[in-house]
Amino acid sequence: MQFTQRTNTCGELSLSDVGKTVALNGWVADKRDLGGVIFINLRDRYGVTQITVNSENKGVYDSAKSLGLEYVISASGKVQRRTSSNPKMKTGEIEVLADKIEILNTSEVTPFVVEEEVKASEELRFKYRYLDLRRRKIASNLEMRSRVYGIVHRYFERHGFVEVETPILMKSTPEGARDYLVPSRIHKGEFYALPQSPQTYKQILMVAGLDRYVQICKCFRDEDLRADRQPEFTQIDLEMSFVTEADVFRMCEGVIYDIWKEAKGVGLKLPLPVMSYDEAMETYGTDKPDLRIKGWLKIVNITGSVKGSEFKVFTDAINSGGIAAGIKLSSVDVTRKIIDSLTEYVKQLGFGGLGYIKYNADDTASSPMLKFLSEEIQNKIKNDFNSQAGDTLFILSGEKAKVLSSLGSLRLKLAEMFNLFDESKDEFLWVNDFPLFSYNEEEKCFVANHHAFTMPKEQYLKNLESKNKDDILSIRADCYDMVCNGSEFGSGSIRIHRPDIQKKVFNVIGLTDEEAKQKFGFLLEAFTYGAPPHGGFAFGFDRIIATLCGTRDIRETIAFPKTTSAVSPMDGSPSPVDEKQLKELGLKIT
RNA sequence: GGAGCCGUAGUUCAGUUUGGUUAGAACGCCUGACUGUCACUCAGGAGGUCGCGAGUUCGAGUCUCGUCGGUUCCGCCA
Repeated sequence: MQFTQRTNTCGELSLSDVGKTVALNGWVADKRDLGGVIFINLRDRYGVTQITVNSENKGVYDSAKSLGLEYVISASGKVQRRTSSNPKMKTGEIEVLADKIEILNTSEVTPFVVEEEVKASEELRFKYRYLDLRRRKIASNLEMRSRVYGIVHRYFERHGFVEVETPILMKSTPEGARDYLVPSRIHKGEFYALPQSPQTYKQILMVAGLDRYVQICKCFRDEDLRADRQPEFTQIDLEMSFVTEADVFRMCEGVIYDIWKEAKGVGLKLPLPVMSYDEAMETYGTDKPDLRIKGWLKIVNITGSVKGSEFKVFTDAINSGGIAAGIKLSSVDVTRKIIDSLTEYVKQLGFGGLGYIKYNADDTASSPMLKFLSEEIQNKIKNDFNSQAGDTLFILSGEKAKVLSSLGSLRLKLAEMFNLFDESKDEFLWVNDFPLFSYNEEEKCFVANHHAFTMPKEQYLKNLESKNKDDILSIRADCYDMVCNGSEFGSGSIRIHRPDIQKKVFNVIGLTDEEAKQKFGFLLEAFTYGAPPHGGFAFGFDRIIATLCGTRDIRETIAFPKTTSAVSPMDGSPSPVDEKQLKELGLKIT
């Protein structure tokens, strides 16, 4: 098809182009018909330029008149200075006076108007994603994503990494997340799984001596979704041989540094701070603390100070092995209404109520629980928090883990209520020394927290053989997360490369030799042929991009996202298949 | 699997509290007028399975139950 091809994009013409004859190709974003003159905003990926059509040119005028929104046109003419410029537009000082308009394609009336401040719901935007993507905002998210691919590739190439593609069709392992399964036609009744991560492959690449592996890869997990969780997502997956945790930290923060520097123009301070899991839990009530929150708002354990008080709620909790702890909110006038809503909130978390102490300007304190607390205890509490007039303490008591995590939630809630986030910068940190195991109360067994190949810290190796539950739970691992703004950016670990340790770990999680062999036999066998010490990491790529784009919703950074029920609104997957296809696969729907 | 919120014109919403005439608004769409707009303006018009299904009622967008979809959170996500 012949048409006048563009000489320029819709985002680049300026006063210096005045007088030139140009051609633009793009979509009709807006049309303002004033009778004798028609203004068209022509849009492409690069911007918007105003096309002006004068009634003196009858042919051009008539085609301009017939244009609808989202028609694809080619407009040619002379660039001229506008009589009144539009400071809101990058190209607002010029316009193209059209002497030719070719309609390259028409458009049906769109289900929603393509405009930057889009009004349509997410569902509709995802169904007609190709219209949504015409918006600069979403397109620039994809451009950001593309730019970061490049930064990542360049960084790891510079550091001698080998990018290896690992299989998408792999062996299903029942550990971890639920697998997406793919039936085998040739081997009826057998299935591949889509990778939850290339974990086993990258470890085997270390056995192979590849030494430094990286891959930007798709991963698949058949679990329930969230705003920051899609059934398929992208990781920056890496693994290194002959390394310690510190080596992995340096390599991983290096790529984050480059990304922030090149994509955002922000220089991060390295090395990133490191916080142990225990400190994170005890101070922030979460393993992914958001350090952007201004003010103190840290958790303080006051169990020691209130021990022996007459307040039954505290003593009951402490006597049954629990704790009392709280957080301090400063410089906020905490009203009755606020306390009521916070109380309602902690009740949803399973607490009977929320304790609070308000410190007044006249150096008195108000709280319904003061009458149960001696002056000495009151002073101790005040001291624990270093409380001043204007501060309010919120206190919970009960089982330790529950109190801490609930105070962690409360901390976020308060920060949100009172706008305490410092949005001016991103706050990174490493969280390390995670517990190797946790205890599954339902199944009455230990489970590996990260995965079964995570190396216990050296000083805990002897605990692996203990029969005591607390000894097992106390084991800390060379396992770490990178956290940014309260969101887990990625996680990794140093892996077990010695069969004797591996065997003990399998023992703890109740995996017999036989079962281990069946599930991970190929990996364990590989390890018998000289596995080097190795460790690695995997970044959640979508979350990195979301943070760079200033959103928490990773759907905004994915070209064709799925809904929370794992449906793709645009192509309508998943969908039924032909009986014939099922038959070939030897499958029957029940 | 559990809980909350939402579902009304092509779109975004109001109307649901307290059931009652012909279900409204804005944007978009169609027709017409208009030579400097950029949220153009002005005049006129079309457009509805109130998500779906039962039930209560003389009468349901409105109340009840169920169901489907979207979304947020918990569980889940080594």
